[in-house]
Amino acid sequence: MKIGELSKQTKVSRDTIRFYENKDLLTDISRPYEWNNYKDYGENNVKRIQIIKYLQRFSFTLSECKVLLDERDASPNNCVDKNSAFKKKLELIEKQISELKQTRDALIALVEE
Amino acid sequence: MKIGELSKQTKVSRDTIRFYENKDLLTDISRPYEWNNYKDYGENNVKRIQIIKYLQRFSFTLSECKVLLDERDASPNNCVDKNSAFKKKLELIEKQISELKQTRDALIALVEE
DNA sequence: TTTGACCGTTGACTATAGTCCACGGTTTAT
DNA sequence: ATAAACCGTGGACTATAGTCAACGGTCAAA
Repeated sequence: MKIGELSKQTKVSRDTIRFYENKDLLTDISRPYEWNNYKDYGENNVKRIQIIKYLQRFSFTLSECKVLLDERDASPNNCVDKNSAFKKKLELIEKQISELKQTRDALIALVEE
Repeated sequence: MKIGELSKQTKVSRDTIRFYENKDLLTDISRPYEWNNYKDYGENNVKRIQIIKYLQRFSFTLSECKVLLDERDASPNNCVDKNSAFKKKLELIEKQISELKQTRDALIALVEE
């Protein structure tokens, strides 16, 4: 499908799709037409972008998404490493929460003065 | 004092001091020498930079620091607005904490599967 | 046929808080 | 006198996740 169709199906802008493409987050992109240089994006990119959006909801960065997508491409039966990635991310978020809590408590002490 | 001295007293790099200077966070900067173009940074900048570091500890941005410093410059007897700025920042941090907690809980649900 | 909708590429810009480099001038110590 | 240490300016670069605009080519419908 062409980029406009992919954009419509995923509700992600063309610019963003091209941005992902430059970051090597997408696959199966070809230029099947000889008379123009339009690209064709394979169907699987719909799912890839959905996965990206899903992972972003858990504050995964795009480069982390790339790692996960690459692993998914490499092994057909996955799930194991994915779980450990989630656990790592969970730890990071716990850490961020506790740091914010410290800042919050310090601020509360200030405001209450 | 010259920038090197200010850097030594505040433990902030010259580059950072110049960066602050460009953002109009510092005051009383002159070029008192006719034979060179060295600048002189007034003593008060030591305190200004200490205030910046203090506010940054509570995740105030530099532009927020500027607002607070400007208010401090404008009114000799301050403290009131400062407290409301702290309260606003506190609210923001509370919000960030609750957002992170939501993400955390969603992640926990995933990992426990 | 011509207009509007689409496509591709390139590059600049957003915000944040700096860091680092090059270039050239000055001051201080040896 | 000369080297090291200092000073100022300008610009580029870091990371993140896009967004926007310009320029030019192409496709579809009226």
